[in-house]
Amino acid sequence: MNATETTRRQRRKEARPAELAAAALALFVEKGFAATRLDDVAARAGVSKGTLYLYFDSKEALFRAVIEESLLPLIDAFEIKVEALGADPERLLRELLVEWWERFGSTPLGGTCKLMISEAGNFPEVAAYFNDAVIGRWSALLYRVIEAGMEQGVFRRGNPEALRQMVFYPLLMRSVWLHSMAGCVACRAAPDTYFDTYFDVIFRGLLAAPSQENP
Amino acid sequence: MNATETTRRQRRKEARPAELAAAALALFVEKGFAATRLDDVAARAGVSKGTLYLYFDSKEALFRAVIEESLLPLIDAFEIKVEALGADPERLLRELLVEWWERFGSTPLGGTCKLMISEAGNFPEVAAYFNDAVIGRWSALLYRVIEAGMEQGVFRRGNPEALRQMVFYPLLMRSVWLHSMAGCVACRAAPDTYFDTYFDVIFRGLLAAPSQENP
Amino acid sequence: MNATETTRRQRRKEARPAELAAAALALFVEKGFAATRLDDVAARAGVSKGTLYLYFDSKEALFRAVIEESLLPLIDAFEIKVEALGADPERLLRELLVEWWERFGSTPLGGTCKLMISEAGNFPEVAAYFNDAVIGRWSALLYRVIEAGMEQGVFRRGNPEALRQMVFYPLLMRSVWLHSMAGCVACRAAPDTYFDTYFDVIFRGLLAAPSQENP
Amino acid sequence: MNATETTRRQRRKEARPAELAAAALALFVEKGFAATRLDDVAARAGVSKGTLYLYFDSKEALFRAVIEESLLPLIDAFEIKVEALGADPERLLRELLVEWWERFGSTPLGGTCKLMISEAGNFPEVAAYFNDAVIGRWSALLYRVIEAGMEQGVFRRGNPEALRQMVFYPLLMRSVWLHSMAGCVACRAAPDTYFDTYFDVIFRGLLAAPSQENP
DNA sequence: CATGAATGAGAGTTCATTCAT
DNA sequence: AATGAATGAACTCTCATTCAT
Repeated sequence: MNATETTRRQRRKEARPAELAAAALALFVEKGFAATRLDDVAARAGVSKGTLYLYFDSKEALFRAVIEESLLPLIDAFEIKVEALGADPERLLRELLVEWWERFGSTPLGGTCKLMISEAGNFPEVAAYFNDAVIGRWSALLYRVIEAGMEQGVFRRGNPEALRQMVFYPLLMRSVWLHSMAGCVACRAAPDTYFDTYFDVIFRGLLAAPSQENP
Repeated sequence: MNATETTRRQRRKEARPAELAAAALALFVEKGFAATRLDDVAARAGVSKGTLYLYFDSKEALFRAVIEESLLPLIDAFEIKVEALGADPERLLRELLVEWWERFGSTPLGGTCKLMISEAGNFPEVAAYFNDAVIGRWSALLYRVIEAGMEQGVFRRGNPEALRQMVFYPLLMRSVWLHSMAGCVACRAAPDTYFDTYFDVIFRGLLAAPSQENP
Repeated sequence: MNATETTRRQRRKEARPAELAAAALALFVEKGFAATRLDDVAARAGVSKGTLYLYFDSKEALFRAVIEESLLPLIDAFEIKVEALGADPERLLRELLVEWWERFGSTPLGGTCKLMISEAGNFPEVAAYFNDAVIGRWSALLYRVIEAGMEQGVFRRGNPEALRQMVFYPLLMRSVWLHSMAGCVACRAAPDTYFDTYFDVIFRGLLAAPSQENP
Repeated sequence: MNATETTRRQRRKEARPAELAAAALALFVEKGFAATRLDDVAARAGVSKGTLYLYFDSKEALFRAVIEESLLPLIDAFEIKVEALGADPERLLRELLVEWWERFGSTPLGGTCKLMISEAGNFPEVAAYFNDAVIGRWSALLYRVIEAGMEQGVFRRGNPEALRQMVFYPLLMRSVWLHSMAGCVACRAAPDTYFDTYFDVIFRGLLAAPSQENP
């Protein structure tokens, strides 16, 4: 056994939990927690059923890990981004939302939202954690940007929480939809111009009026 | 056997399926299909386990019944309403959305959306049915109103499908949220003024901009 | 309500248990005791399930009744016949066997044998009863005829019990077969000449040899 | 993992299906298919209920396996024997019948006939298979020997199918009886000399007459 | 008498979890 | 570290039995 083999094996070993979690996430999103069999998770990850128990204490622990470990790094990245971008609220908001969609909502990770919505009733503590640690932090980012926009007179005044939902829900719903119905039903295809329309409507609704008064 | 006796028994027998379906809907929404035990459905409906099988062939048949039989009357009502209201697109759209929320999205029936999103992967045919018979028809209504508004020059021009999603998703997501996280987590309370903000943003984004006529 | 109606109804009422038992026998023979549902018995008899319990205490009681009440009259008839026929053992044996086949083995009642063979393990007491009251008495008849034949020098000497089985089993097996495999499988059709061959072989094997010396 | 370990586990795993099938056969014969609980099968085989499902898909699959996999090797052996024995039809027939009794009819495997007779109505396809693959092939053997005997002038002429039944049914019935009533009822003991009488009667009935002409 | 809606104990089946290898 | 045979608790579904009508 030479160094290379050791290394490869080592790398494999360290990557295992993440591989298993990825397999589990995909199946949890597709079928839900209760309807997902650990046999299938193991098969998808290419290991035997027993191996799962070397890395996770139980099916529920696997679920928690899937939720907890996948999302925090992402949020961290977003928070850093907000710090970095600074000034222009409109541009910042636009970039945040686009990035959320491209790096999260439209990717396999985005299934986490659909999963959490489905399983909230069965795992209240996990839901509470998700609500605080993920949703809360992400919402706070949006919230801050919106408030900043208001203060600068760029966004019209209004209840920032309601505005946050108005801004984010069309995107979130789209992601949820993508990870549930769209996978098994040939739905009305969403148009390519969705984002144009989205930002158009949102910003028209959001921006303070003055710019329109004096063309 | 007098009339009263007949009536009492008869009424019970005829009401049973709806009672059972209501109990099942509540639990399916809360826990999901797989995690809901028929014992619990029966207990919630105040009958024994075996009674369920007098009215539904299997757990899956119960699920289908819950989805299929609950929604169509509602859609019918909406379609009739659209015929009746006629003229003003803005007012019609506003009334449709408010009514959707009050008579469906915010009621136990609204849980159907959350349920269907959760279970689409496990019941593709039911999902397809739901997509066609419920979502399709409801979307078509919105679609028609939006198009009518455009033709009359009341709404600005744009991709009507994208606009439909923009208009409906904030409401749908709110309903889904209400039936999942909100039930078990003390979320950031949605403000009372949500609807004001919602319509304000939507219509500002949607309406043709008279003020912009003189650039 | 006139006399006629009373009578008809009366007759119906008295005939009920026999009708129910006949329906039960047919299904017990076809499916076995455990696999027969009382719903089906009731349906076949044209009554509701509850009605069965007006006449029989339980499914097992129905089974006992089917076995016990159907056969004794038949055996009585055979015993009387033997008394009446008297003399010629060969002719008497032949007539007994033909009659057994025609009035029992080939009729629905003959299914009782197949049924009892199938269920002996589950109802030892019923089996014991059947063994004593039905098989025992019937065998005793054959036994007596065979012994009489031996004493008169018409039948060759030998163990009468073994001879009785040799004589009766081909017929009994045929009846059992008829009520099991033959009902669902296109078996090799038994030839029309079965009885000719049967008696031919049996009596050649049974009869004392001298008669064959001068054909 | 050394050879011994592999062997012990391996042997167990390979032997399991046969052990389970043997346990199932015994209980199916005793109680019938429907009245046999898988708990009892598992207990008799010394395993837990779930283990059955590692080897058989369902109770019905277990039933099929019990019927199908147990008998064919036996029939093969008989067919080979017939090829090997060749010449003397009387001796061949006698040996075939004795061997059938000793290696099948009187052993636990012989219960298969009683079982199949009991369950034919519930499993028509299995009955058809049994009729073709087991009964058919076995009957064909007897048939061939009987016809050969006739052609050689050793057996008297007659319908060979009827003769086959006459020859085989006393033995088959005895086996069926042994596996049903005899197990739970103290029947009239069959005499030790049954086989003597059996062959005596059969062959006297079967053989061409000449030897009896000069007593 | 007759009905059939309702019951609930019991059987078949699944699957998370364990542990000898 | 990895396996997969074995387990048994828990679930769906059935059906003999009861009883209000």
